Amino acid sequence: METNSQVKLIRAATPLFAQKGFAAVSIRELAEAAKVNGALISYYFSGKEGLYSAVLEEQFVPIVQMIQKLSATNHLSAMERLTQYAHNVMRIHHQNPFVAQFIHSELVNPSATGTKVVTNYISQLAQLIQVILEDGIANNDFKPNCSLGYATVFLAGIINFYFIIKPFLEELAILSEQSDEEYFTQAINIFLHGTIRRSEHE
Amino acid sequence: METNSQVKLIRAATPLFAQKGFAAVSIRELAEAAKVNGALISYYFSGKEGLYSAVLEEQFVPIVQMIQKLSATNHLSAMERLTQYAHNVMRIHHQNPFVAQFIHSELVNPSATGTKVVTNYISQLAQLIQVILEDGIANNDFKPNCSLGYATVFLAGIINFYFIIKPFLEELAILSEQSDEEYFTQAINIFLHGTIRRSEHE
DNA sequence: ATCAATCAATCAATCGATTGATTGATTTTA
DNA sequence: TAAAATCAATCAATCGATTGATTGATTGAT
Repeated sequence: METNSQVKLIRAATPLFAQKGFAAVSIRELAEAAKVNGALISYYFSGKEGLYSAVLEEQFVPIVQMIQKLSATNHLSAMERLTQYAHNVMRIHHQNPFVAQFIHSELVNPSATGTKVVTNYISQLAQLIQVILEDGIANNDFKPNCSLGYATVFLAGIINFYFIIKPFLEELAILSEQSDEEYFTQAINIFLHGTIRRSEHE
Repeated sequence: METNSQVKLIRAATPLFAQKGFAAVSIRELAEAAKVNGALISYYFSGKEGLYSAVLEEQFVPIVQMIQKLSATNHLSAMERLTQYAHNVMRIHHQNPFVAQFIHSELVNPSATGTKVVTNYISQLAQLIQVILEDGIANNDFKPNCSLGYATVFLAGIINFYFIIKPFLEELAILSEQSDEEYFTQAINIFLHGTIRRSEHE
């Protein structure tokens, strides 16, 4: 057995916390899933809440990395940056199948621990999107009348909500099991061009 | 005291379950909030889970009503129906401040009880939107290339996600405390016309 | 090279507290 | 007074956390 107990605990705790929520998972369930003695949770993480914090922080590492990466692309056009943003978010969700659940879980049922992390993430992310949109408006790429705050909610909602409702819609045969890539292509397309036909004047 | 204990329990349990989640609320907390003896939870609802079911079902009553109402408006244009849909959803969220949290809570952390209710609701709602969009495409109101499933996720995401993230964005001063009406006006506008400027050919 | 000391890691056992639920008695209502 | 509603008290089960003991590897002195 190469992996030590800390890693085993975080690995086992991630899907449990994500799918059942913090309160609904007992330390015995965590220990059993990780095949580790339950006392090690307090030993390494000083309690169940500490383990949750460790799991949560690990989830947000790639997101923070993406924000830093995208912040340094101001030489690109707003449309290119939005496209890159969408692809990066998609990649993160793909590599971290539970990050969407953690974010939404903290949004709906904020925990003492997670609120700071999630608030910080949302703040940075919203700021990034706003800067991109502002740049796009200044360069006449976007309509000047689109409210920044609203458009930001939009974009975040389009992308995040998809990963939450996806399993349900697949089960209901509303979404076929296609690639996420196609969704984002269409999502960005609708966000930019809308769904209505060009029959009327602007 | 006019209201009986059943009503008092449901009233008190609604914000608690919505904000903390099912597992994080104890029956003593529920009883104390309702100012009612804890044994009445088992007496009237045969347990904590029964109370949660009652709360959840009450939350979905206006949604089912809306679906039935909108299903009977097929004499209107697709755009008018979409606008009506947005306004109705907004009204429901306004009158039931916790319904968004319940929906998302069940999506992220499905409970044995709630999954059936939420799945049924999502199924009906998605079907309604799809019918409207199909009608719009048939009448040349909408672009024929917009995927139905994706556009449905889109619309649902735009509207539902807004109510989840709203308190966070207000605290971060990204969204000012404006009326929800304005958001939906812009949301429908972006959904129909997009955000990009009309500088290129289609 | 040997032995004692020290360390982090892990364990079974157990702590007090809280959980959801039930009981039987009591009060209120019809 | 019969039925419905409410109550305090209590149940076994489980909760998160801690304890002291044990293990095996490392270190330091001789």
